[in-house]
Amino acid sequence: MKIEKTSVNAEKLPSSRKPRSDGQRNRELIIQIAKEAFTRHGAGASLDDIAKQAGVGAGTLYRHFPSREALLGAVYQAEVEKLAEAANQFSRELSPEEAIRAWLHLFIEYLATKKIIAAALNGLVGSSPVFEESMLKVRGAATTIYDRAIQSGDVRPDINPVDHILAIVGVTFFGPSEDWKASATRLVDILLRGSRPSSS
Amino acid sequence: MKIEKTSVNAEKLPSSRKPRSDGQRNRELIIQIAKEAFTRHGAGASLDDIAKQAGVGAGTLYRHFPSREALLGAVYQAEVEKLAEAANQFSRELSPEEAIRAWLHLFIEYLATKKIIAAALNGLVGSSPVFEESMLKVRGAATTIYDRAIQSGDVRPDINPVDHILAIVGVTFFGPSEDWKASATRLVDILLRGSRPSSS
DNA sequence: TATATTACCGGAGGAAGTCTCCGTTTGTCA
DNA sequence: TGACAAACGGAGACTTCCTCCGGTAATATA
Repeated sequence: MKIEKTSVNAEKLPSSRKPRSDGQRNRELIIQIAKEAFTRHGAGASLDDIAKQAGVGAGTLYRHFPSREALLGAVYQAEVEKLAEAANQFSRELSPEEAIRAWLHLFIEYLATKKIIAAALNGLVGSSPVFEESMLKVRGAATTIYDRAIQSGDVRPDINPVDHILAIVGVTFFGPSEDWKASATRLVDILLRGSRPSSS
Repeated sequence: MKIEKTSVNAEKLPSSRKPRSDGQRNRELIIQIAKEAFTRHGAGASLDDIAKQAGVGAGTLYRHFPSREALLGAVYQAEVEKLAEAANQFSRELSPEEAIRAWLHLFIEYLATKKIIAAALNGLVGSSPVFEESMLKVRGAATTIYDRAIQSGDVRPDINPVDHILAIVGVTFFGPSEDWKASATRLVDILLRGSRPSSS
């Protein structure tokens, strides 16, 4: 709960220079390794190990992410970002229905990390703004990709993306534990089949 | 991932003696303290601290629960047990609708701990049997308490407890982060009002 | 390109937490 | 009540967290 001098402004203002490329590279690498470590070992994964696997010293990791929570938050935000970008990319590259399928599969991956990270950040620092904002992003991405499928006639107009999302969330948190991912993946097929206009 | 000799049988068979009462008392006390610690500080709460707060030595804690995961699992199971017992107790002591309300409130508490514990136990030891079984217990408790309300005419017969449960799970995991508990509590009122036979 | 500047790098090490070991205490049964 | 199996507690070896700071390398300026 300590207040950092430099954190008053979200952006670091005194830097007139371009950020160093290796720093950026390392930052992203650490996030990627950390995501794997957290999903594999839980939110308590060894940070020294993550640094080692990323090929950097502990100091480097802690300069980029002053606390475990900061790293968890960064991983979570990166995941949300990926989800939002993917919505656009899939819209361009795939058929409307396949785009939804691919995006929902990605959403399942996202839930896996959210499950861990949200729990770890529970009673801690006021994480609400971050979560609030990312919710909007996820919802926006879903709307983008579903609207297109409705326009093209692959999905009935009365389908709400939130219906699909909540169904998946439900399975994730209340289905049989072992392979909830498999259940969720199967559910995606059912949802898509059941959301087509020409009902059997 | 180590295999314990004594874990082959769920019950300890060679003990002809009654289990010592202080052992049982300490075990339950530790679970209770641990639940508070985990919900307050997350799944990484200090085990030595928990032992200290429970007034026992670290060795005692570790004898009862050889690993952090064992303790997390015990807390989770106790929570499920409480949920199942409460369904019966509320059925006896409260009106059908109030019983549901009270039980759903307890369910929200249960979700708070499940959120933390399920995430921590994610990729770890084959937790499936425990979770599988507790799912059945929760579902059974819900059925018990909803059936009674349907019989008494406080809830429409077409209402499925799973509908209510999934709605709450959805808010818990996909609603605004800050005070999801408050949202969930409000949702309970809405659900109950909306599930009465005499619709406005 | 040479140089100054500044941000980044890495790992040693104190602090905090995990978990085991074993001598002591206590509840149960004869 | 005496004997003993079982539970107790906490010292301490080990692991992990996180900080600190001397060294290094990328960028801007001349």
